[in-house]
Amino acid sequence: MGHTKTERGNGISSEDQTASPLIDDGDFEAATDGGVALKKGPWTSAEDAILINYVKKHGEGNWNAVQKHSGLLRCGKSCRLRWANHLRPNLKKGAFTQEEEELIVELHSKMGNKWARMAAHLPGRTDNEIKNYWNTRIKRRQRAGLPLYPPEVCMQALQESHTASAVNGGDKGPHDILQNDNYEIPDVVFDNLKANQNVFPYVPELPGISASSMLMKDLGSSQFYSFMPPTIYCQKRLRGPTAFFPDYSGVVKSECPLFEQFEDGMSNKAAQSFGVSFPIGPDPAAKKSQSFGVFQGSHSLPNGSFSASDPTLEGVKFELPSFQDPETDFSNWGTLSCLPPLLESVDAFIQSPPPSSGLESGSISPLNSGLLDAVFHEAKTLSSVKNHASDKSSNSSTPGDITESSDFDICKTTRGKCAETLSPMGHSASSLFSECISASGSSSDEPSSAETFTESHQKSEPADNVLTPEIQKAAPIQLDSGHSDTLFASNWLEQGSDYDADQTVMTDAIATLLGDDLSSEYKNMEAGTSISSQEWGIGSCLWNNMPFEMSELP
DNA sequence: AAGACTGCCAACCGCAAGTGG
DNA sequence: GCCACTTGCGGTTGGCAGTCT
Repeated sequence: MGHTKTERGNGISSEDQTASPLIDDGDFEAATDGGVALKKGPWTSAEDAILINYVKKHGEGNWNAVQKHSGLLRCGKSCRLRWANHLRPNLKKGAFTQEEEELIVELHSKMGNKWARMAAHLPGRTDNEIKNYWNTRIKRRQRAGLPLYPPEVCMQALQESHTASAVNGGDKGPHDILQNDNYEIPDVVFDNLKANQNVFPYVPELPGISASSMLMKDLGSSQFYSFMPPTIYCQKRLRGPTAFFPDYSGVVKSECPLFEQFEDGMSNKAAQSFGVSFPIGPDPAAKKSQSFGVFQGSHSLPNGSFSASDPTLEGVKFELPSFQDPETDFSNWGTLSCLPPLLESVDAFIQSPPPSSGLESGSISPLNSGLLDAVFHEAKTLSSVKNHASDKSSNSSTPGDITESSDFDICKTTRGKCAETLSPMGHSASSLFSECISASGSSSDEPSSAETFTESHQKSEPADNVLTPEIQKAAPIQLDSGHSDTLFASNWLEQGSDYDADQTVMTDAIATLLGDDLSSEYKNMEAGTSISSQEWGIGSCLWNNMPFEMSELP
């Protein structure tokens, strides 16, 4: 920011420009406008002056006329860009302030790569600036193996997700939220699926489910839109209905305008990103049920079929959480008050696996990993920590306990059975955990063993990020029950009484974590509904693994 | 000291929405 | 409704500067 290309680009200072600032160095392109060769490359101050004068006289707009009226040998687009990014008044120059950086992170967690919209919330800043800042940040953090978003932002997003759903759902109970609008937390999961598709343990492999059907469900969800990493969630600007979801557009759009965006934005590329293909001749009805089945706990069986545990949603309803509204007043969003002074220091708490380990070829680029990626990785990290903690604490309690060995052993043994069958996108959970562990320490300058990794994390954790007793309390549930993780809560049901005991503890843990209001919702839901524990398991896992202090909860 | 690497920035390009005839 | 044009947006590229090895 400190310098402009105008002065340095051609090695020609603007002050060095000679009599004809418009034809200074022969830097012309073949492209012409009406036979006039248009200049490209860095702007000179003389050109700037011309443009400024023009805008003063004629105002902004009609950029193509600039060249005609002023003789400036620049195309309209170039003029507009120059004006918008450099010449227009009230532009704020210089590095982003910490407040601005925090705001950018927050906005990006909610908007994705909507630079222009983000710029609207940063007076004096241009979309280009924000974009450049973000891209640099991505690169930096990716290289450092850090998540893009600090945990506070993750938490905030999740909380807002819940809040938004409560608002939109009106008197809906939590059951309804999960049953009918189960794209709340599962949305987060869904997005994680994309962002972490090869390391996601709890999304069943669904060979018969089209990407479109999967998307259908979540395209209308807030989380998907908000957390959808840039490349996917809105590849192109919004257009009218396309043929991709012809059967849904009419139904869904009425309730979810954003769906129009998704159905176009989430096209082939998105499907490819998910590593799934579109079935031939998708049946809309099947789509609908299948899509929800994905998140409602249907488990893929070894033969590729599904268990019957997934409820069928008759009434598919897409709602638009408030903060999803493009016109939402962001001033109403939660502030970043909970953010520690330095985002970077917080980010360091949750180490992301190195790109090479967490993502495989053909999958989403790490660049596209977004907030949910961070959320999920946080979950993994904490799970690892918890495993370790419970490991030590329970070593003597249960002979032959599954946790007696290393985390790695857990992955390969007790988690193995169901994990293998529940592997997402063809990846087994065991491989996931292997990846998780190995990835965590695979960085050349990080410890390689899971234990060392855990310890290193514990050492590096800020004081306010240490595991709460509540979180630790939940850990043994996951491990000692012999489940691959909490996401496989369905197995608890299958194990009868074991589940009851586990559920009680689980519920208490959740109650502690979520607070009374939310936990009561959860309890009610668990007590009186047919919702599968699988569904809750997805959410509870996320909640359980959130490294937040209770004081941060609403 | 020199090359490699990274950060930062400006600008271009392609696409799509918006608009007016 | 169609078409041409303008405008806006997001992705990408290229180059300079600073830092690291």
